[in-house]
Amino acid sequence: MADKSGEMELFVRAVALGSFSSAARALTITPSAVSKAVGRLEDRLGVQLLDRSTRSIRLTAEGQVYYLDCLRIVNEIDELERTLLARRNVPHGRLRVNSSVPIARRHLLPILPEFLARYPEIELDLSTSDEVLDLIESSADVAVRISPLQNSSLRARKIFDFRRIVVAAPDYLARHGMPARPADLSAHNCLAFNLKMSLNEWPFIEDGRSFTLPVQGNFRADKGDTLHELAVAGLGIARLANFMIDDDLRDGRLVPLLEDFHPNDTMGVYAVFFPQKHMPARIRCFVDFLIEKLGRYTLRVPQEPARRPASPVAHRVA
Amino acid sequence: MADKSGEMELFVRAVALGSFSSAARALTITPSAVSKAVGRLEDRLGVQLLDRSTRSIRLTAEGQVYYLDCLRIVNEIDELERTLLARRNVPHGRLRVNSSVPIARRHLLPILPEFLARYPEIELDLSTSDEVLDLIESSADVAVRISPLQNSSLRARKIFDFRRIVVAAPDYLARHGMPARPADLSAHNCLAFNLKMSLNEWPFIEDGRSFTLPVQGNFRADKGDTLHELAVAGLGIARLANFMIDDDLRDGRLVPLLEDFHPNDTMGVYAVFFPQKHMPARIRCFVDFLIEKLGRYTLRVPQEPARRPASPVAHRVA
DNA sequence: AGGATTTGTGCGTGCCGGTCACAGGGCGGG
DNA sequence: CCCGCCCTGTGACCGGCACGCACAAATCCT
Repeated sequence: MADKSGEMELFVRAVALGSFSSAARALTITPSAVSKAVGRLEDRLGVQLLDRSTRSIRLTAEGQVYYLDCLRIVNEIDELERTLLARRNVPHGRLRVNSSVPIARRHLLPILPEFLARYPEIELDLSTSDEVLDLIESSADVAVRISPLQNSSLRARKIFDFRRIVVAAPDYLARHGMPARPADLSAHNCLAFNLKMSLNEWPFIEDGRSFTLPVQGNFRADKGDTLHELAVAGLGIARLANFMIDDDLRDGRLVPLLEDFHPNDTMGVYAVFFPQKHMPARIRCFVDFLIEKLGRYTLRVPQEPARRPASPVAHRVA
Repeated sequence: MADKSGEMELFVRAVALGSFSSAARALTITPSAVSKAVGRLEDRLGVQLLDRSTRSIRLTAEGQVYYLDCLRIVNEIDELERTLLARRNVPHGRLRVNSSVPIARRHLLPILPEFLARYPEIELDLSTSDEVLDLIESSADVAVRISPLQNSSLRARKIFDFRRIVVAAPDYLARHGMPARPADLSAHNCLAFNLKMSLNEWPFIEDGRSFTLPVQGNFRADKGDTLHELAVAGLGIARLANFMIDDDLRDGRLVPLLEDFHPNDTMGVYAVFFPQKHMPARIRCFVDFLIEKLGRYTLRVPQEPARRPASPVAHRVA
């Protein structure tokens, strides 16, 4: 497999610049290399392309017609590669994103309009699904997930941390009393998950000792949003991600409980994607954008019950 | 200088055939080579062109646009090379031929129509000039010359041999008598050249001894044609190439003299051209054609005064 | 389930294409 | 007018690249 394009490129340069030497200088190789490349080209084609005198070169009749086509092809290759190289750095194309419903509602939807405005050539497909089933195999380029997936063939970048907070409606607390320590939860109606049972083991620290407390009540659901609504309605106590209930805490519809007993109940939200040798710009830009816009949210994790930083709702566009 | 076209070709074949393996089989290389070539291509472009599963390959979005351009360019290169390769074997283009006037008149002109008919894509430029001055440097592709030029950078192929014959008109002989031996020429009016003086030394063999006899008379000219016409007119004795006087010998306008004394007065007519690594087909064909059509003329050189082979005039087209 | 086929990788090696050095030949300048 | 610079071409040498080989992992088919 001879290097046709290389020989053609050298030939074109030599003709354009008028001599092998100048072409060699332009390409920082030796004149010998140019001479041999053109010679190989001629041998391969079986046609003499250049009449060489010791002082100059001149196109033969065949060389002239070949040169024109050659020039066109070389330029086409060059343009093709430059186009591709340029597009490589311009995010474009269909970007398929998958996340859970709450993360989409509270974090993604508010900032996606800005993302689309910043990268007009990106076409975004957002799908929301429960966290359990969906691998990134659900034909998505990026999944916004809780906890880095154990699948080692994936790569995860942390976007922000969040806390889970035990909360209840003031109404509920007025009726059933405020639990003073974790063990008191056994006397309360705790809203539980029916699919992700591990979420019914609430982690606490008491007297310097870490433990998990199984909770139960008279209602279970498969989605945090459901428990959230029922907690606001005063049905019981729930342990919910802080970003789900920012508004309710601010407006007093929910009240945090037992805050001193689970200071480190934090988890990360990650962008998960296939690592590939040549990462499409749209994926890199999207992940960078998520971290740029949502990374500050990490600051909220330290307990600051009195202060009230900007709510994620502030991200919403008017 | 990476082998762009080679990688492109492999990429196109792999996409077209649907797998690296089939492309490898088609090109009789190993799948490893295909895989590595596509990998190099992707590295160079910084873009992933193919999604590979262990069982199949699939074009990425970037790969699709690249593939189309790639296919076009590969086909263009292929077509360009095939076109050139085909044209290489089809004689075409301007063919510049130079010869002396007598050779052109007596040998070339009769057969050139057939040559042009056989090779319609050849455009023939025939120039005639005296033999002395003109090098092949007179911007001709082929020169039809007497005697292989001493310039060693040229190549010569013999087309046919000819003889020089000492002749006179019957009228002249009737008036001045027929010379019996070379020495008798001193009493005759010998028509001589004024430029190529060497032609005034006539070679003879007498009693097994070779010698040259300087001749002279009252008229000199620079062209054999001139001497020829004057000889026919009965002005004197001339030594002329046999092909110039075939008609006159046949029709009795000239009579050969002293034939037994210069049996080997022969010279060759040669096609002279620049040897080059890739000989243009038009040159090769022309020289072959000359030998094909005129080579038989060699048979005339042995003295056959009685017989009368086909005259070169027979070559003339009706 | 297991064989077969496919893609990818690590290693070794052969060869292509480069540099280097030199020859030959024109054109220009001293 | 001749010397010298610069041009192209060739031969020897050699280094890096690209291929083949063997193996691994994965998936499809039987």
